[in-house]
Amino acid sequence: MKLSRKSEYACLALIDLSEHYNQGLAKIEEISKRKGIPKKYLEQILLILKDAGYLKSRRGSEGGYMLAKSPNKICIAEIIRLIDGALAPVGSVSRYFYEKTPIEKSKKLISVFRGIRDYIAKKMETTTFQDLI
Amino acid sequence: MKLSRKSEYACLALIDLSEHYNQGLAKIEEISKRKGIPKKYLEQILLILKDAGYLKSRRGSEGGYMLAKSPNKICIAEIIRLIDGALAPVGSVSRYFYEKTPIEKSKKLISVFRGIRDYIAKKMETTTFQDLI
DNA sequence: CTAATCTCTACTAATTTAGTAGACAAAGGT
DNA sequence: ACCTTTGTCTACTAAATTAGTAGAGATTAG
Repeated sequence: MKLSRKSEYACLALIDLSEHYNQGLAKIEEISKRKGIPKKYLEQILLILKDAGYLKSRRGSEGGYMLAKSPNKICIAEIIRLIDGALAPVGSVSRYFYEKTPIEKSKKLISVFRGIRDYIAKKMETTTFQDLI
Repeated sequence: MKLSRKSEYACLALIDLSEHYNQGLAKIEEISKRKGIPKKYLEQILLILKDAGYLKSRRGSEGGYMLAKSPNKICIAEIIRLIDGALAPVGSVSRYFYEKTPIEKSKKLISVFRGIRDYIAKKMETTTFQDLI
């Protein structure tokens, strides 16, 4: 898996909101400035996170975003899968985004990459945003 | 790191040549058929591997390719780095292809991804094509 | 000389990435 | 009721990458 800019931004935004958990709403503008994320791009990203159930929002002045659940209930893996797709280095060893690819010709190669996938998945599934504050 | 088709093909081609190590030259056509790789695309890939010193070739009829060194002297990591670039999931934790990216704002995130990079690198640096026959 | 094979360069269609732009909707304060 | 602030939604785009294809040229064996 290769992180896109978008998923890096998503993680930073969630870290920011985790750092301000239980402190009311944070404006897009504020998150944008604190983490150095282009505002209009961040808007789209927050919307995706909201639609997926990670955030709650309110419009209007005094509006903004906040986490919809506790930081320790959100792991990195979910977010990367949401934004970028597979964690696996190749579709052939992906659990949630499997697709047939040429390396299936080699069982040994598959097993090497499956080992890598398993490590990545375990690490990212056990790291929550609570751990990143 | 996300494997491209190109690097998958490169690995399969090297596996094929490893399987025929010390058996003379293999034609592009043969490798192409045995591993199911588009011939004209494979040509380009073999050329890259040759220029990087992994293969030797001879032209003309009875020409072909062979490994320039023993399969146990070539690891997966080198090949992926050659074709796809960084093994790391993000430029900020890449040793050979470092580049500054947004997640550097978070030391904790960096450390998670550095752990992943280290695992990937170790696994791929210690797996040789001898192991894949 | 010719056929087979590797070599080299150029081209391309489709997809992805990293945004920007702007109109619209809702909430709050006056 | 109105205005300002903020989130929502859709569309657009420039640049890069991917996964090839195409074709002419160089070498070697026979």
